[in-house]
Amino acid sequence: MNLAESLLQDKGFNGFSYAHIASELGVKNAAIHYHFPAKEDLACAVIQRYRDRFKLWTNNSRVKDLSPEEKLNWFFSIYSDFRADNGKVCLVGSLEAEYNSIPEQLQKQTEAMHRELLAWLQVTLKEGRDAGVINFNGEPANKAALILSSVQGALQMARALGTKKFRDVVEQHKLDLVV
Amino acid sequence: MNLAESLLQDKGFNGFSYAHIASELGVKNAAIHYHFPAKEDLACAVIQRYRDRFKLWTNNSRVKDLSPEEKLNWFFSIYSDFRADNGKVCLVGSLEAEYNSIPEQLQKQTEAMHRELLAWLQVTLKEGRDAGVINFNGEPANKAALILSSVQGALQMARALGTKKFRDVVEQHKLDLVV
DNA sequence: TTGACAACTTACTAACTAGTAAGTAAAATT
DNA sequence: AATTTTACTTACTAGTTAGTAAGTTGTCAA
Repeated sequence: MNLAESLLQDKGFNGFSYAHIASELGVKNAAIHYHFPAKEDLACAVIQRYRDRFKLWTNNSRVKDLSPEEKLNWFFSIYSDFRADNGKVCLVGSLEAEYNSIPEQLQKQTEAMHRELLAWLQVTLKEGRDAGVINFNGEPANKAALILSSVQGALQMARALGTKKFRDVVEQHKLDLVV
Repeated sequence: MNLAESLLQDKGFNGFSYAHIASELGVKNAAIHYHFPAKEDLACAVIQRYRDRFKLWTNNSRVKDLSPEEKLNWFFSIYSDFRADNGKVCLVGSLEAEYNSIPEQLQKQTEAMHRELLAWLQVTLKEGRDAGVINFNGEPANKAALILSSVQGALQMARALGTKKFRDVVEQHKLDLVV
């Protein structure tokens, strides 16, 4: 599952095969099919695990008790870490880019994950604006969609244009949110 | 090339094959290999055509003579049209999502295209701010990267979460740019 | 009328894909 | 001690992939 997650972020669902994972682990293809009958099952398990992980993180006091600004910094740091880890891209972006050629259950997992990320970001933005430490116009939901879509796109952009572009985008977001 | 462009935006480079195009056109695979020896050649030709088209558009008086706000609206409308056309995604996003599993020349074309889109947007933003009709903090280059990465991500987001999310993001951008 | 060339088709290859069926060896359960 | 279960391997299939080599047909120019 670790390898599958890495490969999803690196090459996308259509870009990796059981053979990649098997050879890396030193086992045979069939060994993976034993645990995950179909490729869809493997990918869905990876997404489910990520969803559980995100829920755990955001409910843990180490994130929950942070200030809104610190929460946002934590959120951006997830994506910075992806970028630093061999230019990985976020799972949501990778899967949505090839959304029309992935299995149905995987589409549903992708949608659910995206909604959860968005919901957390929306609440955090609202919390920050209510507390007067973050500034933006309009609905928190829309600003959350803007920011999430942007970091998702910026990770992809950084592959062609370099890490600096990603950092520039994050800094611009922080500048835009200044009170 | 039209079909290849559509398929790239729909399923990505690894998600379509010569067989798809051949059967749709009612010809054999080999007929396509005659014009484009390798899949890379076909994809590069599609990107080159798009780059030429974008250059032509932006140099044409129908776009060149617009006000900065109208130029931005025109820019957003390109992406709205993609969304309306069966939920297509922008070429840059599609190719960068699977950047690590596409041929080298195609990576270079992708990078060049992305730089050109970014350069135009940057100049337009600067033009608008200098004229006092658009407002933002920081460098035009960084705001351009933010906006482009965001519409790129928003088209992908809309696949899982619906067209409304895309429109919300565009409206939020306009709100953020208000003087 | 001949010859060259463009745009194919036919027929193929080698590699890779997801997925399966049957067998095996060790560990856990009864 | 006997049986079952877990986690595999071996060996395979059917389909798809990009790509090629050789032959065919229609058009156009000399």
